[in-house]
Order: sequence, then C-alpha cells, then structure tokens
Amino acid sequence: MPTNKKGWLNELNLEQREAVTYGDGPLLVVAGAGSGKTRTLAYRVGHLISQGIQPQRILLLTFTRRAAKEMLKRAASVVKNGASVTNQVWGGTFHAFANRILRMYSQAADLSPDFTVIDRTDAEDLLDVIRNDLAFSQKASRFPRKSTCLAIYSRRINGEEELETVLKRDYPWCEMWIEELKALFREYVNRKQKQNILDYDDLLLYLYYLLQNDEAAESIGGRFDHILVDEYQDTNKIQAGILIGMRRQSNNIMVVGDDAQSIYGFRSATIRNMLDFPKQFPGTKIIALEQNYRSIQPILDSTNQVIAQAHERYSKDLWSDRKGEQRPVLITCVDENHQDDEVIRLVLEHYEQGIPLHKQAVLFRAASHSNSLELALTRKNIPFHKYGGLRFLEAAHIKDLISFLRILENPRDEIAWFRVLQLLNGVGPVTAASVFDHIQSNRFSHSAIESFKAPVSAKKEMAEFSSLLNDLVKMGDDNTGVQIERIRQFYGPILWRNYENAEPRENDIEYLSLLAAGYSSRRQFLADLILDPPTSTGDFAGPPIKDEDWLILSTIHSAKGLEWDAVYLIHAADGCLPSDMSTGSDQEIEEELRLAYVAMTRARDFLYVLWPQRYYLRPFGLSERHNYAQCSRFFTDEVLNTMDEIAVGQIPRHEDTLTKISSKDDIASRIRYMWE
DNA sequence: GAGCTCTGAATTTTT
DNA sequence: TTCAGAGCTC
Repeated sequence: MPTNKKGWLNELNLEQREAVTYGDGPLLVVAGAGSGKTRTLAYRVGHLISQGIQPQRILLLTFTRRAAKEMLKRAASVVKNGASVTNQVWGGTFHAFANRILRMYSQAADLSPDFTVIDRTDAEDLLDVIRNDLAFSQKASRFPRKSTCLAIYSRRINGEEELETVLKRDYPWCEMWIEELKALFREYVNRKQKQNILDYDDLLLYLYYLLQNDEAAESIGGRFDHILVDEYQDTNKIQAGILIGMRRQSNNIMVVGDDAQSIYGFRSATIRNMLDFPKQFPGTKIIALEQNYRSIQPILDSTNQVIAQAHERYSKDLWSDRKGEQRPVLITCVDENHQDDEVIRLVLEHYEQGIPLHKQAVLFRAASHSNSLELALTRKNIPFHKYGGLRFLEAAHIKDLISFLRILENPRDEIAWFRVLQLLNGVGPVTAASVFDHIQSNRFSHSAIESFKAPVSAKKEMAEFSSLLNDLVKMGDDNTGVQIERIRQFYGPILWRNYENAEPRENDIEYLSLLAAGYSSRRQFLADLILDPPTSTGDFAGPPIKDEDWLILSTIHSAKGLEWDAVYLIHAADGCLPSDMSTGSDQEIEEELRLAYVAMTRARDFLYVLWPQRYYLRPFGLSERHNYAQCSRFFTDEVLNTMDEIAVGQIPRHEDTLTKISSKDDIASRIRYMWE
C-alpha cells in the first residue's frame, strides 16, 4: 500500500528521524530502553527501500528471528507493495545468516553443503564421547564436566582469546588440564569435520574464516548495499569480525545497541564492540536516543536509580513524557506461596481493569523460578505461555525423532546413528558402533544396513529399521511431514516402552510433525529447528490452543526487546537476582544488575517487584527445611525512595539468616497462614 | 554385550 | 524429583 511518506516520518522524533534518513556511511545508534529502537530500524529499512535500494540487497541482523519478522512487518507498512517487498530483505540471526551463506558458498568454505548443525547438548555429548575415548575421565583427579568443557571451548572461539587466557581468568580450577583440553578440542574439531557437522560456534567461525578470503569477502559483502544490526551490545568479537569482513568495499552499516542492556556476557558478548565501532569504521556518525516512549516517568525514576549503580556506563538517564501516578511497588512476601498468590491477585485485578493477560508478564532470572507459580496458575485455570528455559529440542523423545531425520540428511552423522541404533531392542553401544563401521565402509549408503549381520537378539528390530530406512530414502527430501509420519509408525512402540509418560511426549511429536508440514525441504526444516527452535511452552500444548488470551511467563533473557503494560519481577532476592552462580566477579555482578534493569524497563504502566523472605528447601523427599533470604542488593535505599513498599503475609521475627527451623514449627505456621 | 536397578547428585541465562 | 552413571544379572 503506498503510504504518505511524510506521514510516517512525522511519527519520529528528531534523533530517530536523523537515524532513519541518514545517508551512506557507518552509523552507531545508542538507543536507551524503550526509545523506539525497533521503529527506527524498521523505518530505516523502509526508507532505504523507498530510496531505491533493492530489498534483497539489505541485510538485517537481529537477535531472534521473531525480532526480524516484527521489524520487517513494520517496514512493510511504509513501503509500496508492503510485505511482498520487505519479505525479500535478508533478515535473521547471525547464526541463521551464516547457515544460509555457508551452504551457498560451501565449496569455498571447505564444507559439504549437506552439513548438519548440532545443538548444545549434542556438542556436549560428542565431547563426552571423546573424553572417554581419550581416557581423561579415568584420571585420578576430576576432569571438567562436559558442559564446562564446551563452555571453555566456546569462550575461546567467541572471545577470540587464547585457551591459556580463558582458563586463567574464567576457569582457574581447570588450568591443570590445559594439555588434555587442547587434545580434547583438537579431536572434537577433527570429528566434527569428519562427520560433516557444525556446532553453533562453527557457523560463526567458518563464516569468519571464509570472509578472510578476499574473493569470498568481496562476493558475500558485495551482495548487500546496507547492513543493519540490532542489539549490538550483545554481539561478540567474532560477530564484529564478520561485519568487518563484509564491509570491505562499502561502509554502509548501521548498528543499534544499549550498553546498559548487555546481558549475554556468558556468551562472550562484549560492549567493547559498541565502544570500538567508531574505530573499526572510521567516520562513524553517532546518534543517541534518550527519550523513552514506553514507561511512565515514575517507573523510569526507579530504573534510572538501578542503572546508576553500574560502574561502567555510557548512556544517559532516560526521560519520558508519559505521566502516571503509580510508583513501582516492592512487595515483600513471607514465602513463595504468598508471592504466587499476590502475583495472581494483581494480575486478575489488572485484568478486571481492562488489561488483557497477554499484556502482562511475570519475569524471573532462571526458568525454574516460575515452577511454583505455574502450578498455582494451573490450579486457578489461568492460561499462560512460558518463554525460556528447558527447550523443546532438548527433550529426549524429540532428539530421538530428529536423529532419524539427521541420518537421512547426513549419513556421516555419527551421533545421530548412535542415538537411533541404541533405541532398538538388543542394540547397545558395541553393536551400534559396529553398525556404524559397516555403514562407513559401505560409503555411507543407507541401504548397507540390510547386509549387516545383527546379533540374534537384535535381528527383529534391525530388520524393521532397515525397511524403515528403505522407505524413507525412497521418499526423497521434500515432504518432511510424511517422513515423520512413517518414522512415528516405527518409533511409537519404542516411545511407549522407553518412557514413563509417553502421552505428553506423543503430543510433542504430533506438534513436530505439524511444524514439518510447513516445510518443503528437510534440510531447511532441520536447520530452522536448531537455529530458531519453538520458544514457548504454549506453542506445543498438544491440541490446538483454545484460549485466545494468556499470561506471559518469561526469563529475563527471553524478555529482551519486549514490553508489557504490567510487569511482575519475582524472586528479586539475593541469590536469585543476582544469581548465586554469578557473584564471582564484579563484572558478573554488574551483568546481573543490568538484568534487573532490563526486567524493570519492560514495564509500561505498572511495575511490581516481589521477593519471598523464606525459601523452602526440598533437595529430595519431604524434608521441611527452609532458610531466609535478603532482598536483592540492587534495591538500595536510593532505589527504594522511588518505590512504594508493602508486605504480604505475616512477617516472622527477624532471625539469623540461614536458620534451620524444625518441621514442627513450620507446619504450625503454615496452618496459621491458611486463614490469612 | 544388553539392559535393568540402584545409588547419588544436582538445580543460570541461549544461538 | 528427575536424571545420569555405576554395577550387577541374564
């Protein structure tokens, strides 16, 4: 739809308009929370297109695919022919972009175009196998766990640092293992290459190295007249290197970020990228967006006080002309049950006042922090979607099913073969290994499985498996949905015999097959599943969703870039926020502070911060121990001066922290609470 | 060699 | 309460 250009430019303030209409050359936009960053990026895309730039020559890199979609949708509203044009823009995450380019340039990148991408758990399992092969796990003193190994490896790659440096600073207790780790990583790289698989880091790394080649850099970078990058504060060094590689001939690049919202340090993200940007791209124009359009001023008064505690800081305080009376509220609860009840009470109260559930969100530091609230919501029949935490993909049955597809896609994928083979009755690690050897010596032909001489106990299911593979190979690689149906026939009984709670798992697989039906290529389906997995538990709740309104529960990390009318930050207690796991260094604590800041700045009109004084500890069984918590250290007197404070439930006498109280005491007080 | 059972350990954030 | 690994039995 042709839109009046003047009309939409008038929606922008001076700085936003300057950024949107800026001409050629590098541009750094420092955009505070809620300062209209999405709108600015979206309209810049629209502006470029209306200036005659071809949409397929624009690259928009975002943090999630959801964000890219949202921006392109908004861009569509201001260009002629709308979505049909903006759909041609290259949009997505760095990883998804790398995946696409690497398949196009696979020869130059020294890859086979049918490579498969593995997720974190697969990468960990592969490391674990190698660790055992190299006999590191049997050494006298304990070798780092597989997840630690992967984290070290990943840091070394993404931070572009020497292994020695990484170990010394972040993993001093692993320093003694440096030689073993080197050998482990060497072999890890070896096996990945042999098996034609890439992990998340490889996607970036291969693209980075590909871009070191002048010809490739020219060809890839030459595809784009303009590159735009969102959330630049959460990119790491290798990602910055990729951008530099792509901008050799042209320096048309715009990055947008906010150093106060950098929360991905654990993934080697560094705000240095923002600070160094003008050096890396000489002639950079810097524009700051400081007017907040999201929150009412009383909320900003609080959040400004929170972020004022940061030692390293570059942007200024935010201001808003959205008036409003209600100050943020700090609610001290006796325990988690009170916290749940209070959240539910407030949510319903606001709902009655006209704020639908999906415009309200409960935020927390760790996915498990909402467990008890989820139970309470379910009891009260309040629908919700949860974002973040345990991924769909990591569930055992989903991995099983995907492994079948992976074998078809890439028969060199040893992890997938092992996983599938060991599902068969009578097949364990040893038989699985000899099957794989057999396949390998038959040039990875799927049909070779027929000629494998299986032990008697495994014969029956091996034969069935062989005919399954036969059928699947015949189907070709389009119609993934049909393939999954065929796999289900085979896998169904296995699912019921291997897992206790088969029914919900079957629903998940149903959902997976529904997802697959939307794809014409298996390769694309697999790649998307790994690079942009379903994020919300509500997405796969089995039968089609009946409720059209639901409450949002989300980890703070997954809430990035979003906003709601009412926000409830729960478990704002020391130990949860900041998390006990990340109070080791000042930098870590500072990142936790920014997390609190990100959470609070999601709120438009109402902000509640809740924390329970008492935690029940249930490490196992029904032990009734509990201990006392302190309110999060980030809520200093200066912050509290900008908030209202209330208490819920009966506040117990102030006793020593970490007191253990006998169960008798506890039951008595719980019974009393029933009447409050 | 497969597969069951028992024991012990563990609970951050994500492409 | 769930999950992974060690050890034991068939």
